Amino acid sequence: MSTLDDYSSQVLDVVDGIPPGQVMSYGDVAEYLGAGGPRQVGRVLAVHGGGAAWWRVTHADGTPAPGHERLALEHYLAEGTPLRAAPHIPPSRQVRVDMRKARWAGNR
DNA sequence: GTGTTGACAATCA
DNA sequence: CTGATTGCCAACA
Repeated sequence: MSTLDDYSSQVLDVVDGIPPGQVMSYGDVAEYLGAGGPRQVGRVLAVHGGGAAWWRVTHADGTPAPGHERLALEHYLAEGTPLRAAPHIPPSRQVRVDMRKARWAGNR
């Protein structure tokens, strides 16, 4: 059993608090917690993200995490996340979330 | 204790 | 829009 660190617990808690159709950037989560940095948030999701909605956490540009772009796209389409990506999947690239609408500021 | 790496971000060319 | 550079913070060798 993995003992969650306090910081990891907080990050996972915030990620779990993001409603469907909305997303937060790594830096936003870090700034929301007021601790660590975007890289630490990414590391936490890389280790403990297996039980959290990691696809709701993206880069500041709206680009999803590496290695899961396709899976993230599936979740975005399923949750109705405002996307600004190519209508075709084949390359499965250039997948970006419309942060202008999908950006979540915690309590809104 | 030092140096490198990383699921990042902002700025410049 | 893409690519390169710098800054930030923590983990890792």
